Amino acid sequence: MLNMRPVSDDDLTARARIRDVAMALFAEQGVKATTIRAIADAAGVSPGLVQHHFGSKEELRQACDEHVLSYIREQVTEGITDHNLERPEFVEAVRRTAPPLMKYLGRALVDGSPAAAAMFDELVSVTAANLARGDHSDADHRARATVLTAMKLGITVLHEHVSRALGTDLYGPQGALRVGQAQLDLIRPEFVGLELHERARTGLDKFGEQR
Amino acid sequence: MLNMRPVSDDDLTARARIRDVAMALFAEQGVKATTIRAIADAAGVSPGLVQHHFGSKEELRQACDEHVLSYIREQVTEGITDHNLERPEFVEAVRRTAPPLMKYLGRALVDGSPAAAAMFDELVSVTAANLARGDHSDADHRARATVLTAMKLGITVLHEHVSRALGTDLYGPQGALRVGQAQLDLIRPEFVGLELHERARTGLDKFGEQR
DNA sequence: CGGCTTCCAATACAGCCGTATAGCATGTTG
DNA sequence: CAACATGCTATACGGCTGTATTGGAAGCCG
Repeated sequence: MLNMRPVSDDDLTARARIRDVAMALFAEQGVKATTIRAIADAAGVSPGLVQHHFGSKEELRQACDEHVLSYIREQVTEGITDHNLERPEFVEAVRRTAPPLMKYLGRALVDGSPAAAAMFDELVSVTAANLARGDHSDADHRARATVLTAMKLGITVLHEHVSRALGTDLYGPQGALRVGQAQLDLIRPEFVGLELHERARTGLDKFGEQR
Repeated sequence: MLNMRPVSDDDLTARARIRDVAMALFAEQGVKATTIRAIADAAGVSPGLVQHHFGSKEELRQACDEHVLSYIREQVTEGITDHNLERPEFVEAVRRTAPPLMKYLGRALVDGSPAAAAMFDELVSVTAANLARGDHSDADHRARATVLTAMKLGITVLHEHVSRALGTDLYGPQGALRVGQAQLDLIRPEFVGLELHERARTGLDKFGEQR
C-alpha cells in the first residue's frame, strides 16, 4: 500500500483524470445536472471506477473543492506574497492553468459548496483588513470588502456572459488583458490598495506589450 | 374561454402561485435540482396541475424568465427614465418586491437561460453607450461596460454570500443601504455616469435617513 | 337542461439516477 | 508460491423524475 499517487500530483492517473473531468462538467452544468455516467464517459473509464476512487458523488465533489482551494491558495501566495505579479511569465502561467479551476470555483459558489463559502469569507476578511489599513476613518470597511469581493468573483461566476459580451474568451490572452485593465479603470485605486494597484497595472502592461 | 387571468396579474390564481413558487425554488436550488413535485407541494397543488398550466418543466422555466424580464424592464423604466430614483418610497417599494425576482435572475444567469443572457447583453449595450457618451477617448468602453455589468450582477448572483459576510440580509433595508453605498464608494463616479451617480447617492441617503 | 370548456387530482409508466455487489486481471508482499 | 491489495469493468436494483392519461368537479353558454 501507500503506493497511491505514484509520482507527482498533476499526472494522468485515472483518479486525477476523473477529478479534472468532473470539475469541468460540474462547472459547465452544475453538480446536480452532471451524472456520474457522464463523468466516467468523458474520462474514458467505467462508472464503477468513479465510485471506487471517490466513494460517492458528494465525496467526488468535495475532492474537487479541496483541489481548487489548495491551488488558489498556492497561486495567491506566489503572486501576492512572493511579489510575482510583475513577472509576465507568472501572469501567463496562471492564465494557462487557472481557467478550469476558476470556472469550477464560480459554479461552486452558486451551487452552495461549504468550501467555496469559506473561501469567500476568507477573501472578505483579508480585503477588509487591507481597507482598514489604508483608511482609518469610520467607513463601512466590512461592506466595502464584501462588495469588492463579490464584484471580482462575479466576473468569474459570469465568465460565460463576459466572454460572449466581449467577443473574446475571458480566459484567453486578450480577454484577460482587457478585463483586467477595465477592472483597474473602474475601481478606485485606493480600494485595491495603492501599491497593489500599481503593481497589477504594470504587470498587466508588461503582459500586454509582450503580445 | 378567454376567461383566463381573471383580473390583475399579481393575484393569487393557482397559475401565478405555481410560477412564484417555482421561481423561488429554482433560485434556491437551481432548475435541475428542483422537481415538479416539490413545486406543486410548496404551491399546495397537485403535480398534474403544474403540467396542466405550463405543459412541461422547460416551459415553466421560460414563463419564469419572461415574468422576471418584464418586471425588471418595468422597474428600470420607472426608476431611470421617469426619474424616480430620488423618491425613497420608490426605493423602498423596489426593495420589497424585487428580491425573489432578483434571486431568480441571478440563478438564471448561471443556469444558462437564454433570456437571462439576452438581458445581460442588453445591459452591456446600454452601459457601453452611456460610457461612450461621457468619454470620447478611445478607451475600451466595451470591456468596461461588460465588467461593470458583470460586477453589479455579481452581487445579485452571490447574494447569499454577500448576506452572510455582511451579517445582514442583502435584501433587507440595512443590507441594501450598506451595499448600495459601498458600490458608490468603490466605483469611479464617472463610470456610473456623474449625474446618475449623484441621483443614486442622494436617493440612497434619503432612504437611509428615513430609518 | 345538455354540452363544452376550464381547473384540478390521481394514477401509471418508462427512463435515468446513484449506488451496491460481484468478478477479473495485475502486481506486490510475506 | 500463496495470499492479498489494487485498479478496473459489468451487471443489477431501488428510487426518483418528467410526463402522459384518465376522470371528475365547477362554471358558462346556447
